[in-house]
Amino acid sequence: MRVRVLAAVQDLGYRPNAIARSLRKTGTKTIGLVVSDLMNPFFAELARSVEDAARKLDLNVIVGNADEDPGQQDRYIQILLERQVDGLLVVPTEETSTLLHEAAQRDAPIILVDRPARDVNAPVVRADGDQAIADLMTHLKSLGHERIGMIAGPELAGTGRQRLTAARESAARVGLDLPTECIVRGTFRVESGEAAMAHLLDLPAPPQVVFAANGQMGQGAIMEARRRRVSWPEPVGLCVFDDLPWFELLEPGITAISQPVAEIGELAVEMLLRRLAGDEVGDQYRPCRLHIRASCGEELNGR
Amino acid sequence: MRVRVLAAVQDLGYRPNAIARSLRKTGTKTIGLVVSDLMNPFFAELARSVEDAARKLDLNVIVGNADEDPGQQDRYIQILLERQVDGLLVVPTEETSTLLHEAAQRDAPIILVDRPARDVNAPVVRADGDQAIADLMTHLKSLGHERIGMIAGPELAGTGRQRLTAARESAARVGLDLPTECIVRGTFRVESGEAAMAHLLDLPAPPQVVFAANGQMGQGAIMEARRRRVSWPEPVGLCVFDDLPWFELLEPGITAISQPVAEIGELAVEMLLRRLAGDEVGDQYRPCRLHIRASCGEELNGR
DNA sequence: CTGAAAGCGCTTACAG
DNA sequence: CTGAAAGCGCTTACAG
Repeated sequence: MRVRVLAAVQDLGYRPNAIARSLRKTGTKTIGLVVSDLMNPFFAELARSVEDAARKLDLNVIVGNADEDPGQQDRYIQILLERQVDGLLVVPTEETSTLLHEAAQRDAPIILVDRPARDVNAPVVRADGDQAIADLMTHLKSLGHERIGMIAGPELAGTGRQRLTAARESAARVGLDLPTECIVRGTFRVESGEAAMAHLLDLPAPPQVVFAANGQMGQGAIMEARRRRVSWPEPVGLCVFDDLPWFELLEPGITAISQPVAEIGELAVEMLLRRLAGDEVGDQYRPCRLHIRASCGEELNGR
Repeated sequence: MRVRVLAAVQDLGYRPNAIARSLRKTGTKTIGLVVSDLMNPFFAELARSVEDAARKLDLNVIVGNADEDPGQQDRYIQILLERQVDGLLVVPTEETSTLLHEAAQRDAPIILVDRPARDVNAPVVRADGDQAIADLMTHLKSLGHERIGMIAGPELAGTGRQRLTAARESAARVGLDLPTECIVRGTFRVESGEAAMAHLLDLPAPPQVVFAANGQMGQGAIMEARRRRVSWPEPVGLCVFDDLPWFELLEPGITAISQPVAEIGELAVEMLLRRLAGDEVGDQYRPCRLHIRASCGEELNGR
């Protein structure tokens, strides 16, 4: 009998309806991941490490792409919540999202990834770039630079503010000038890096080195420099927060700060699981690393 | 009364349970997208264009990442089917997947993206690189090259075979030598490009130009060349099927073929919708474009 | 150990 | 037009 039933299952191609199942059962064995921009390799890699970690724990993950748009982000959170995900991993696009705030309060356990979000009652897991940025400033100073510029992130993004603050403080500490007119805000997207670089190069007194606050904007800065046939480290040095795989392939290679992406993704899943189990979990930070190459005048040093 | 109910909805933060709804209703307003490798910018962009197109049609999309692993791919197809997606967009990792075959037959409408899959009864939408590859071979010939090598894709992937066939045929047509010992198979991932490039460079008689069958393997080839301090176009030229945003930033810039990714994503959604409506849809191909830069000896021409 | 019933949270068709 | 009932496909607690 049992055999005949199984044969029929095979024969008819019966597939259990997971939707009906999760209506009756408590959990869905599914978590949601809302990233701010899938075209950014950082988040593509994050998505991958989250998926890998989740798979090992027999959890499914649904990925949503907010495209740095808070409206899109809220839309995805809404959809995922309606689909009864057990928990949510979100890279918040901006600090203020009423939905995120609400959701964190009652719907589902949430872990914030990469960026903090004020007023949202959820633990954060992110890279801590402060030390690496301080290392970078010390490095630039030791190369003999005096005046630098920055392509900063959006004011409302936690990461953006944090990297700017760290750069300002450590620049001041080592005696490097980071004047207000040399700080231009971007949106974390490639195009804004191009525009910002154009602005900096057009300044009456351009900075000696430009520091881009994320990889996408760094790419934009590089593209704008090439377009103008402006090279580095002369007349302008370049360094980037985020290390793209091709930075070392350029000539000269780009000095950059890398984040422990894979580790952050794994940690995020782990933290979410602990919250699902009812534990309280605190914020987690992981250090970044400075990769010194040749885009800031390293080889010209001491000439 | 109505007002009071709505107030309570607001107050309690009521959110309709989409799972319960879709149990009763016919559709889920959700489609699945299974890509073969999210770390490949081609598929990241594909995912984005699919999401954009779906959003406009009020469809949700769940993204799954197979990581070029047929097991993973089947697992995702299974999950998505169990979750009652209305239809599936899949970039098949290999030609033979019983699940894909079965699913196409009875479960849900499927559209194959980027790669054909033999024995699967589903329409394909993909770029047609044949003309662009022919253009490339003509170009290489006109540059005076005689003997080229290729980093091909996996034998089982439709795209891999197709690009190799196109290269072989058009090379023969223009009188370019593409000997068997200069064809090495990769897996479409970066590491396999490195290994393949190493193999080709170590040949007693290395090819004058290497053609990589996708962007990831092209990246690997470039990395291996840099590691060995081997430059291009001398001693070896380089060209790639897929155009990564930073190919033009290298010095010399990489000659490459670009695919109309965004258009393919939009078309895929559109085709799936038509299948959902019960229409028959045929295969769709869109042409690629050759971008001539300087990695194959363009500037040395005629010296 | 086996089998029938109740219920998850919705929508829809039907009766009042 | 309003309100109660049936049913989507499962799982689980309960009766036989």
